[in-house]
Amino acid sequence: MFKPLDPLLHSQLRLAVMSLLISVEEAEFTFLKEKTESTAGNLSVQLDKLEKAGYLEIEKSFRGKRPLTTCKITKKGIQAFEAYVDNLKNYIQ
Amino acid sequence: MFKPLDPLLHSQLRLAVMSLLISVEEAEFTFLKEKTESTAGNLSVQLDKLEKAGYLEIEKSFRGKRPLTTCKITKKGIQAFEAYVDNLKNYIQ
DNA sequence: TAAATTGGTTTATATTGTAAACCTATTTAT
DNA sequence: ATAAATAGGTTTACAATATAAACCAATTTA
Repeated sequence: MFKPLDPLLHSQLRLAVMSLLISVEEAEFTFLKEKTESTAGNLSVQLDKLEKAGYLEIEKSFRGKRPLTTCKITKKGIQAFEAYVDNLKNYIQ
Repeated sequence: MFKPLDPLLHSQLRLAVMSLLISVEEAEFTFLKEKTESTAGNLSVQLDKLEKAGYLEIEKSFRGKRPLTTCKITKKGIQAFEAYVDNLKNYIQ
């Protein structure tokens, strides 16, 4: 009936990040920050967790002279997101 | 875009409880415990929070000689649940 | 050359979730 | 009659989590 909800995804900010990345495939740190209206610190921590879980890949580079952090959802991340949504439906329907 | 998710509802156990109460209107502690597969301690704490938020009413009585705790969702609880689900849809669609 | 801005990370703290321990009473077994 | 198990919870201690504040290094602007 109520299957457990992946704790990594059952978090407002991380879920928003995954939701964005599902649709855009790849996004910059600043883009995610704006869209989610989060603080940089909070976002940084949550991105780390998602990366450590293998739900996304984080690439650090430079754009001109500025650091640039780019995030991309992984196959595992997509699957986890879909499973989470499926399970969640049992709670909200 | 991503509206904040009511933290009181964005919790696996509390959401499961509300989900159950939405459909059955009224339920006993032990019923909720079984359906959610939670421990009594955890359930007790979470019910308290939902009651303090005015999302449900808790009535304590006796069935025969045994204590009986009955929970009923309130109008406010229903509204909060519906708002939560609406907001959540922005994250998972 | 000082101050502000960009693009973040680290860390300290407050909040939360959860299980373990506990409590009171009742029922069952010996 | 008494001990042990069960019912129906509550309280509390601890671990995990989320978040903002503080920080850092470099760049740009005044």
